[in-house]
Amino acid sequence: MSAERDFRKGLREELLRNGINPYPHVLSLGYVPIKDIVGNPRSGDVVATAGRVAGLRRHGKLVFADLIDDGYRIQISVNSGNVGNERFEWFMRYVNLGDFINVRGELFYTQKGELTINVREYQLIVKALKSPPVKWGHKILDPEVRYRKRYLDLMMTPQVRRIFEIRFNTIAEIRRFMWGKGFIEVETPILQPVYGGAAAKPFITKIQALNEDWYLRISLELYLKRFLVGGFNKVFEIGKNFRNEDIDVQHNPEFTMMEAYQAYADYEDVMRLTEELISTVAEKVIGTTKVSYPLDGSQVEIDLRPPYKRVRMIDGLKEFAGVDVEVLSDEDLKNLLRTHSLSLPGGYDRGRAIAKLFDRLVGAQHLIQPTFVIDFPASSSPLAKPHRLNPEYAERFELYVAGMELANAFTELNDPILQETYFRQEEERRKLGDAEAHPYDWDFIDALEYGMPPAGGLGLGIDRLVMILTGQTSIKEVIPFPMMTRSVTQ
RNA sequence: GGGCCCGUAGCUCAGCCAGGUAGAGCGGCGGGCUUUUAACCCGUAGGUCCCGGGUUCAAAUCCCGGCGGGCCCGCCA
Repeated sequence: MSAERDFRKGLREELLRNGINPYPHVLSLGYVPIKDIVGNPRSGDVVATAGRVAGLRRHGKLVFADLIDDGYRIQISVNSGNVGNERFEWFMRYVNLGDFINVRGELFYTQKGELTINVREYQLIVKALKSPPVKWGHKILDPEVRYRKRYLDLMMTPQVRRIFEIRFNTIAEIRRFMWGKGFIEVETPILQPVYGGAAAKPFITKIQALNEDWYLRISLELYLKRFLVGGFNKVFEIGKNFRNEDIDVQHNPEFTMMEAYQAYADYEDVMRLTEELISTVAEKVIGTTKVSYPLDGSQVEIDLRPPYKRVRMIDGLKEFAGVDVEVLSDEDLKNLLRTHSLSLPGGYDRGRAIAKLFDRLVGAQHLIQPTFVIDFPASSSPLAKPHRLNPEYAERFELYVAGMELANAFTELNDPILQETYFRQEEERRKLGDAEAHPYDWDFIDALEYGMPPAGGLGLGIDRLVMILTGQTSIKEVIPFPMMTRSVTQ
């Protein structure tokens, strides 16, 4: 079917027959990264490097080619006068687009003024059986190919490579920031006998050795809190969470979170930590706190510099949606839910109704600049400590940026009896049909009974933060290998 | 869960409305060319028209069903 692949396979076999290894173990001519060569080029210097052949422009007994190495490009020229006619013809026969070669020669500038390696010696180091999928300098346009074969997307499109450089720099800078604040990075189980820490449907898996059904974690929360019980004061973890829910522009079933817990802190402290973290990381990774983000067809400037606006949930509902829940009866709220075709699985509850209305009427539309939404209804926040001034509310905040929920945080609930009560209420709701109600975690209650210090905790969605920093509106653009239906081809 | 759009050569796409021998550019291969860089010139090969069924003398084209992808809505605090 692919004549080209057959052709190249033939070349590979020909090379092997002639005693030439198309996949040698070492670079016999030496190697300096192209990045270092183009960073400080001196005409006349003899350099050796290697890379993927990204363009071949032949002019009779002379050929120009582009070499790409770790995201950097340099031009080489091979001509029969310098390498000899035999080696020139060998190059033209056996070196194809996409192959890797090792070259040595001196630097010079062409008539057009381009830095170029005048090749004296070369070695084929990888025979590629398939050529690059598109012409060099062009993007792959088919999103399915881009996501399924991300290596091609990375290979062909510098802007895509840049997004992932930002992603992984972001993770590194978060880590650096947290270590700088005295947090210890810990690890907790991904496979758990009871999942918890968020409202979500889990993935179930079978543990053969125990002959039991376990779960993939939906959050990091409950195990990090066990570290606090165990005597660690400041811990954080960066890792994947798994939620068995929809795949869309803001959700991937496996996604990356950073969660942090700090003893003797409350949600006010965590807000300050969060805004400092995000602005510091933005400054380090993209050099600014001002980002441009596409919303409704136009670019909006978002400034991540603190301090961030703070809005109590019920004030936000009043301000942005004209809904004053303090004067509304339960009947009024039920009517509002109906009006907006919202349902509450597990039955009506005033607090969760308020949270739901806020999400629908305020969150996505109105909270573009970084905003802490604070003081959620207690019943919508079963892992948060009740508000010190009014126990109907919880000391909880969510950070919204560009209408997206980026972070979720509490003054952590550490009263084991109240936590147990909340778990029982969640269990009741589960029985009434709320598949996302928190399951009862007996061992976590047991841990709290030994005493967990008062603490503030934070969960930060890394993928969404990277979306903001890179101006991407689909989470698939910031996850290297997003989840797709299993492909049936090949 | 609902809606809209897309699927033709390795890639980007035309052809479909109005059924009649499957096309172009780029890429590949062969030839030419010693300063190009989306090189250029000449030649040439390359197809499960996403899959299955139906209508028809005849289907890439029309109809039905499916698969895959994108976007929007719902749901996911």
